[in-house]
Amino acid sequence: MNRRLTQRGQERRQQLLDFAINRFAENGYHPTSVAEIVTGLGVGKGVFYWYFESKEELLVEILKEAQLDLRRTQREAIDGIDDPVERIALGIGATMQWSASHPQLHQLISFATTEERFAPAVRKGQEIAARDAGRHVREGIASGQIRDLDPDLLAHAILGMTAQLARVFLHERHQPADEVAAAAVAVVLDGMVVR
Amino acid sequence: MNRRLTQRGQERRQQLLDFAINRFAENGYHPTSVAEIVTGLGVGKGVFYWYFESKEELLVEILKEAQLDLRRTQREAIDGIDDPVERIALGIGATMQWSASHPQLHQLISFATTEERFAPAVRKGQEIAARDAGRHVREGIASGQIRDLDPDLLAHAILGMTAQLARVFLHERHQPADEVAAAAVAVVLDGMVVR
DNA sequence: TCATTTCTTGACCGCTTGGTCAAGTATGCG
DNA sequence: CGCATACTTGACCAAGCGGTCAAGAAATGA
Repeated sequence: MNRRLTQRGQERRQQLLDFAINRFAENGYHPTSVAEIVTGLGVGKGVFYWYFESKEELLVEILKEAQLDLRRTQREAIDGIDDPVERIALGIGATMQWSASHPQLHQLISFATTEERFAPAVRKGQEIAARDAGRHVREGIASGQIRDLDPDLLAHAILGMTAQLARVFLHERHQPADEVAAAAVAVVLDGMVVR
Repeated sequence: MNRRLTQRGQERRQQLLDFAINRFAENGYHPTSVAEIVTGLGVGKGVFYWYFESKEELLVEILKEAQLDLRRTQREAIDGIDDPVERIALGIGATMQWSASHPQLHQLISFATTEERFAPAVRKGQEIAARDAGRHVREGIASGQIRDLDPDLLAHAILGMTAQLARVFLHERHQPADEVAAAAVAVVLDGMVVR
């Protein structure tokens, strides 16, 4: 759906996105109906289909924008840093911060991963994130700072750990993002075992 | 739903469970209708509601049995092992093996985590798993084998990493479970950084 | 054999769903 | 002003949903 939107139109579209994000995260994507969204906003049903082709497209749009935003946050966090190990640490920190301030988006991305219909839309973003992390890992291996393990696996290990810690410690237990991030970094860099 | 089931009844119930597991995992829980399940099995609709109170109860039942089975697998793997670090390693291995042989269940558990309605049914099992892992960590800390970090956080870090690696490397890329498990153990124990 | 219990059928119900559309209103712009 | 374009309305639709139930078939057990 590519319409030429006026200022007003863009605001309306954003209203729909925001409201849908909240309802989807709270109530689930499938159980939330288009009718619920439009009546919640106090508008007619046609408004929804003026801005989005379908309910499915709406979610895909949400996912795309969310992943773009997350990536931008990560990029800004590591901008200008040369040391690959530090880049990894800062990336984890940025992800935690982003996840703390966008719990609904974090949850929607998790949901999308579990549904075949939406997995592709998310997989691409995850692969990009994994490739980014993998690049830092490879650099670290090349410079002798990081052990010679499969960079791809390390990257996904970081991603998985970060996502789980965000869900449990940030969203469920509401702990400070920087502390959780610091602990995650400590684990991922040095492991659990005393040497 | 607690019925006294004959042999035949138990088989029918299992048929429903198995078919639903496959459809739910493939097509999603919400998009899969009760009608689809019963016609797929070539039986009348009443059969479904003879064995399950509702579609929702069916999924909860699937989740409960899956988590029970996973836990049993983990318990068997570490049975008789004293060293806490080795118990953690074996637990990761057992989880990978289980996840490799039950990809649909792994996916359904992931889905349930993202839907408020089903999260409680899963949360309990996850907390048990985290507490189990946390106990080994605590023991390891007490015996001086494991660094003095938050055991709860370490436990969730292990869980998150394992789940993500299982999804990407076992279910998407079909790599051998024991190799992925070995790599995961290496990361979690010794970290990425050269020392 | 016959009564009891377990299991199966499938038409049926009220309701909601995602989506359409003809009609009308507001806005931007020359 | 006047016309084109952007936006909004809400009744309407076919299809599908989860769930019910009266009726009957099959197995069980005495």
